[in-house]
Amino acid sequence: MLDNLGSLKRTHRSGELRAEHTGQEVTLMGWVFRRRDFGPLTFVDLRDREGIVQVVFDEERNPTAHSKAKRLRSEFVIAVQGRVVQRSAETVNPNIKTGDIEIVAEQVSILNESKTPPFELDAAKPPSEDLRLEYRYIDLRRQKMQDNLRLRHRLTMAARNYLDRQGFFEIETPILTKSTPEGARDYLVPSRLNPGEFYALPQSPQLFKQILMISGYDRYFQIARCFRDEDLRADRQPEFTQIDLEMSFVQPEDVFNLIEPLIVEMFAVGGVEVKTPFPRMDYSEAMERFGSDKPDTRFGMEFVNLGDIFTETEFAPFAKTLQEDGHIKAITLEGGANYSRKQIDDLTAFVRDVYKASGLAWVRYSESGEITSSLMKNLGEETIRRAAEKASAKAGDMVFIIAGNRDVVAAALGGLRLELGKREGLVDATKWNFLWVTNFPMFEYHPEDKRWYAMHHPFTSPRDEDIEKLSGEQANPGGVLAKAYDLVLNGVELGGGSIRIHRPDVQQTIFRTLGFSDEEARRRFGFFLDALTYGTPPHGGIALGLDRLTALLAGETSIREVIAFPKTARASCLMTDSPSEVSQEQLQELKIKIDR
RNA sequence: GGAGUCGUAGUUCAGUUGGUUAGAACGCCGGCCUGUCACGUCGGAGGUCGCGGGUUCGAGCCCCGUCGGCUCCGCCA
Repeated sequence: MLDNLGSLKRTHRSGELRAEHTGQEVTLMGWVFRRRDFGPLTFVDLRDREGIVQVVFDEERNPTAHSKAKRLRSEFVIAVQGRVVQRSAETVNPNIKTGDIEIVAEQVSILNESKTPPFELDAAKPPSEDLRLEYRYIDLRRQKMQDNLRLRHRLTMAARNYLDRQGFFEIETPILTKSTPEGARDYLVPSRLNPGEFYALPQSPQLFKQILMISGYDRYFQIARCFRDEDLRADRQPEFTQIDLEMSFVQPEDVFNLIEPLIVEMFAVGGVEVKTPFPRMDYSEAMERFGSDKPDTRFGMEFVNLGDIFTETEFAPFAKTLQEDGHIKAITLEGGANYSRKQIDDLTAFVRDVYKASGLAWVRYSESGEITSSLMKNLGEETIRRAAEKASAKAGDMVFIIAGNRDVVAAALGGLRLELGKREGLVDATKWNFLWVTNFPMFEYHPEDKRWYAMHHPFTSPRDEDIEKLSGEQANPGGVLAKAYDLVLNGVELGGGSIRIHRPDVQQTIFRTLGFSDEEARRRFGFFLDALTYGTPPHGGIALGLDRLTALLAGETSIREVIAFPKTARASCLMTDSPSEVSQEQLQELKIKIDR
């Protein structure tokens, strides 16, 4: 029934054939995409990676091949030998690249059959995602997925070529490595040879790349798989890929100057022209104006601080907020005065349920110049009018106000801003707004543990002028800024990095600030502290999220669309059915008992 | 850990206030067709309404639970 490949050699890919190939004898191999049967005449669209071409089976010209073609069904794998012929003018198909020509089949070999696929590859609407993930091998045959993975390959190659030209060495670092509690949860791997001990999969190659700098490699990069055992999102997978790099003897400016042309080259691959230099913004300013450390600057609606308007207020919630060092901030929706009570209620529920805001106040500045507000009774018209004025509200606008502690106001008003931007179509989808967010705080305080945590990671260098704030009587970790930076695109964190600590004494101070005893620091990071003492150059680097970058250029909203074999929101693989239970023998060998 | 949302032929979906035999398109199978290209045309097969329980004379529809996909909050140094 089936034919052997034998000595058949493919001469071309289907999608590459053009008018210039007319008259050539070709051998093509691929999948049956569609079949159109007219009795004595049968057309087959043959598909391979490069596209489709029409193959003609004609009973008169070649009865053997024609009768064999009757057996063909969707996704059969075939080899076709035939001649490339020009199509007549009436039969040219302008919708496909190979539409000027067709293949007159002389021989066809059926290399393999296929069951009827669980979904159609050319359906207008792709099937549900769980079905796609279960049959990923078929899903990956779809044009869109092939385009996405091709784009990803070309982006990766662009990065490799660029970094090679800039003198970077691509060096691999271990996947089985040491757990470093701090940061994300580690994926653990039990060691059979050392029962009861575990490797961890790397959250990033952080310490290895720093050690490569200590070892004098000067410029390192890696297309690095990273693992974090945290909950998933549309833009977060348990394993993901970073373009990870590190360089010696640099300041943040040098990193920016390296990355901006890299981005230009990668986005050129994606057909997007990017202008440099990228704007910069301090973290504090980003939080002040947008309530986010990754602001989407494609539209306005920036925060306005109304705290000073309400300093004298007797309205208890506001007075209390200000007394407790909280924030009262507003955003103005142009043309929003027509928002109905129902719409406002929905938004109120949104900020309350999602971001735990205590409420959403509003001031409506109607087209006729009349001002109404949910706060009118509490604050009086005079104060409301001043608030509206400060928020730059004009006739026809609506002002939304949120009061509360700083984090909640930032998150809720920032979330509301993005939601309104989306609902009102304020986002210009043709814009590619890059932004360097700089001068992050070094630490953030976690009241529940009563200790400081590194905002970036514990190896990030504080600014030189802030080092003295770390110790002594006047110690003020909260006021220390870091030489850390994020690259943001359209409100998406594309990457982040920092200048690292290269002095052992500074590193020790940071560990102390984080509440590690010297002994504990040694236990966790002793190898690294030792390495630092053997001539460590000043160094720094950055890592870019390849999945996110590719998704943005592919026009996808989920990174699953640019990953060949992604996991579901519950971190399982529907194709392989992992994770799964293992045998008792395997567990015994590892000396592991399951306690459930 | 929490919230929302979806789950009906192979696929994408419709299914009224709870009421007779659960529909459509595409796909699939068979016939016809010599220029189609999302071929056309005639005919046919195909359903555990995710799963379990409950309410009811009667459940795809209502209630409870559960499983799974997706989205978000927390989490993600």
